[in-house]
Amino acid sequence: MSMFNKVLVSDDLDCINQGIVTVLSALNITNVTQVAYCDDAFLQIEKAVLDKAPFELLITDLSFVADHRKQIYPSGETLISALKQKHPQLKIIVYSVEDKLQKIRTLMLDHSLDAYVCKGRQGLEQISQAIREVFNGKKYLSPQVENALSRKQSVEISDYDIEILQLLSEGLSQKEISIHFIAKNVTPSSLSSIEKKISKLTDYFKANNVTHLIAIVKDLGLI
Amino acid sequence: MSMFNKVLVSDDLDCINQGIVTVLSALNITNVTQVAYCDDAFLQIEKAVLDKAPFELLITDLSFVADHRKQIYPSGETLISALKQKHPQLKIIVYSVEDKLQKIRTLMLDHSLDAYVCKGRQGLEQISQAIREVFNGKKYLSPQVENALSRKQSVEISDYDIEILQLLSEGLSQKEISIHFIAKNVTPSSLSSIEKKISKLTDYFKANNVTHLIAIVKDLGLI
DNA sequence: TCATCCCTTACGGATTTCCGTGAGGGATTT
DNA sequence: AAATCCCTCACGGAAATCCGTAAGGGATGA
Repeated sequence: MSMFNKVLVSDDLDCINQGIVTVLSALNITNVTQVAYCDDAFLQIEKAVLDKAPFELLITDLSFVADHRKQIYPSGETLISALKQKHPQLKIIVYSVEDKLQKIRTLMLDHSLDAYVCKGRQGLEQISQAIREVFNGKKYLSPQVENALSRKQSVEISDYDIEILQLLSEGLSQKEISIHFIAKNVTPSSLSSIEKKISKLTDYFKANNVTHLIAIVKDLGLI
Repeated sequence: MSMFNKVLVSDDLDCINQGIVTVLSALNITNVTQVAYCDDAFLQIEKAVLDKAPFELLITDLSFVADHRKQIYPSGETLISALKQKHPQLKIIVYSVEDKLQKIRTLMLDHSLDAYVCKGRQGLEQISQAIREVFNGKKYLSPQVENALSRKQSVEISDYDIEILQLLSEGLSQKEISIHFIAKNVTPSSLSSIEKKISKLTDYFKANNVTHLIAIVKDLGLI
């Protein structure tokens, strides 16, 4: 039975790296490297290419706790973004606790990931399956999020809406948001229009007020 | 060299359980049981006592994601509380991402835990050390939180604060929160006091407004 | 061309939030 | 007993927001 040979595992919790290594072992993959920083992951991948022994698969977390080491890639997402551009042939499996469909959907589509596995009670079995599927050129999603791709996008929420929500969550007043859009030459930008749009959004999400609205969309992983 | 013989590992992420098992292996501890629910942990410990082969050490997480299975002990804390009463001789090591000093301090003191290890980049080495220390009758704290017991915490967010934040995130107005507290006979409950408290909180978290505040504390996982 | 629809914007009043001031009361100190 | 501190609360004006109304303009179609 053929399988990946060279795999890189990247998670800031060494414990989790170790757990994944066990799974790889069970799949007879022994050429495994562990890293705890995205920057290290990038360097390892680059170096392996130069050495003419590139990694075939990267299994990575999304969120990495910052510490004293200054990082170019502070998160799995920034790392993936760089890698998929520079090394499109590298297969990538994301292994994360994040289970917001919207977030996963954007991730999968934006970076054309090969698999997304949720950390959970059956995480290891799913990782194992994901590795086998990806090796066979397929994509894989954990069962609990597998409809992240199928379910049709709530087209009603535009990038413009997201930006307003984002700015609200950053503490800007509606007046400031208006000024911000005027400065960026984005329309609609009047205070009145901003008010209307926010009112539409609170309506749409059945929120009582803006504070509630932000709490809701944060829970949905929209921002 | 003498060491623990029988150990129970309890974390809802199977991956993490697996990582810990590797460490135990390296310490020549092979009689290891894994569980993914606190209720299972409790049952295993009870059963082992009845079988006259009790566990000597429990390594457990604090937070367990709820699923379809109804639980008596929904969190590590509730489990620990029950166990330390019923089986005070059982050694307990908590292994969690939680790194708030105040929280850890309360945990250690309230339940007289034997060790607290933070999940992190050096988590496994620390777990290994914690096991050895605890076996020798000592207590252990991860370096990054070792002053949880000594240094007193400056300002802390009370349950009252959390409830206000929670209610705000649910869309209640300040007036409604006041009414809510009056109904529950919780003081302070006046609109004026609610205003002041919220103002303090936005100050403390350096938020521009309440919307910003909720976005921040949601990011911090406070609510 | 004209009627209609939809989007952007302005405006104004009602409501809510923000923020400073000061009264009252309990606990502690002098 | 008096002074002080701290907490709770009321009040009031300023600021922000909510919400309804309406004007202007571009696109569409009869």
